[in-house]
Amino acid sequence: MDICKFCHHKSKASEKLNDSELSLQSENCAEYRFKKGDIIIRQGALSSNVIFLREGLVKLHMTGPLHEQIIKITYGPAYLGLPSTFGDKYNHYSVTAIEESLVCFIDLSTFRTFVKNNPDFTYQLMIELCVNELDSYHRCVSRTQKQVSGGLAENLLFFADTIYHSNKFELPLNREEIGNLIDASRESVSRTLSNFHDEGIIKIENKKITIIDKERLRLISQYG
Amino acid sequence: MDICKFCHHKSKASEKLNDSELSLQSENCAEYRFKKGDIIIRQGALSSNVIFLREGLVKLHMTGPLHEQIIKITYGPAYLGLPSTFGDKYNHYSVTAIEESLVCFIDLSTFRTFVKNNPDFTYQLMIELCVNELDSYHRCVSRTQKQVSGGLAENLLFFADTIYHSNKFELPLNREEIGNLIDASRESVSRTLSNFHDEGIIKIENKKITIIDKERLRLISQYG
DNA sequence: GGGGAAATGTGAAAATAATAACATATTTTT
DNA sequence: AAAAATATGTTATTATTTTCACATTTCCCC
Repeated sequence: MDICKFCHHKSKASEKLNDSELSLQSENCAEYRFKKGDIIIRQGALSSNVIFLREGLVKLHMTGPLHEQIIKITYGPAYLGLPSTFGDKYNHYSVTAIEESLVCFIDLSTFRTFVKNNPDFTYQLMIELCVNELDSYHRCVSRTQKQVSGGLAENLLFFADTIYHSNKFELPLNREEIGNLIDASRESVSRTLSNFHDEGIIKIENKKITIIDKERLRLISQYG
Repeated sequence: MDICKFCHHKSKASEKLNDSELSLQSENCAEYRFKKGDIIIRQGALSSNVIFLREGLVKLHMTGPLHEQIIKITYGPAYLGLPSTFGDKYNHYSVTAIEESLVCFIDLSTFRTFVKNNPDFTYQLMIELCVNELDSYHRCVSRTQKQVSGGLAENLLFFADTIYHSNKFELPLNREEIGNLIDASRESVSRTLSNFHDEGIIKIENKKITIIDKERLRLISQYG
C-alpha cells in the first residue's frame, strides 16, 4: 500500500522519506476522522503514537492552576504531539478538534526508525520544533502583555487571515474558549465583542463574524 | 586540540559525538567568558553560531508590545539559541548573563555537519527541543494564570531549589527584572516582597533572600 | 415546533494590579 | 568621602478586569 506516498498532505519532514520508508509508514499508520469537539489527545495519557494532523483545525489546551488554557490553535498539516512524544512519556496537553479533522496515527517505533536513520527527515523535524518554540515565545509575550481588546483583535485577525482567508467567518470557539485563548473571562470576551460591534469594527451574528474595519482592528491588536 | 573531548560540561547531544567529531568541534569553536550584565545574544542580529552555555546563569528576554519580558532563566550546560539558529536566520530573543557565564561559540556549518551525519546527536537535540517546548507551555500557563504573589513565590522557590540549592541566596535580578519575569510592575514586586517579609515568609536584606517558611511559599505558589 | 439545556449578553460591585508621585536607600563614580 | 546615579520602598489614586447575578438568546433533541 502506498497511501503515504501519494498523500497530498505530507509534512516537510516526510517529503524527505524515500519510497521504501513511505511504504513502511503506510503499513504502520492508521487514519481517523474526528468531528468537532472530539478529543484527539488527552492530557495525562501515555503518548504511544506520533499523531499527524492532515487536514482540519484543532486546539492545544492544558489545565492550569486556575482553569483550562488554550495554548494555541493548530491547522493541518502539522504534527500534533511531538513534544509530548519525545519530551516525555505522557501527554502534557490535550488536543481537541474544533472543526472536522483528519488525523494519522503513526507507529512510534517506525517513526523513531526514520529519526535514527534518515538525517534529512530529522533535520526537518528539528526545524519544525525550532519554529514552534520561537512561535510559543512570541505568543506568550503577546498574550501576557496585551489586554482583552488587544488579544481579541489579534485573534480575530488570525482567524480571518491565517485560518479562513476571509473577513467573514464562523468562530470555531465559543466565548468561554476565546477567553481561555486570550486569558480573559467569558464575560469580558462577550463585552469586548459587543464593543467592537457597537463601534462598527466587526459585525456579529451569533458565531458569524464579519470584519468591517480591519485597519482599526490591526491598531487595536498592536495596542493603542 | 581536544578541548571538547575533555570538557566536563558536555551537552547530552555532544556526548554522542565520536572522537573525530569532537576534535573537529574543538577546532571550530571559541570560548568566551561573560560578566554579569553582558549581552550574549542580541535580538534582531543574525544568528551565525551555535551558542552553548557551559557554566553560568542567563536570562532569555525579548521586547514585547509594551515592555521587555524575560522568557526564562537558563543555566549551563545548555544550548542557548537553537530555535533562533535553526528556526530562522536572526535571533528572536536576547540572552544576557545574570551571573558570570562561560560560553562556547560553535561554528554553524560544523554543527550542521553533525546534525546531518550523526543521528544519535540529532536525536538528543530533538529531545532537548521537545522538553523545552513542553516547558515553555507550562511556564506560559503558569505566568498567565497566577497573580503576583503566586508568580513571585514560584520564582523564589525556583531560585532556591533549582539554581542555588539553598534557602539563602542573592537574587540575580533587580526588582524590575523580576517584574519582567512574572509580568508585574517593579512596584508590585517590591510591595509583594515586603508583604512576604512582614508575614515572616522570607527575610530580605537588599538582594539577599532567606526563605523562612518554605511550606507557606509553596502554598502561595500553587495558589490559594 | 416545543421544551429544556447550554450559551451569551449586560449591569453593578469587588478585586487586583498599574500608575504616579515621592521618599529613602544603595551603588558607583570621581 | 562626597556627589551623582541607580535602585528600591511606600502610599494614594486610577484603570482594568473579574465576579456575581440575572435576563435573554440560541441550540438541540424528541
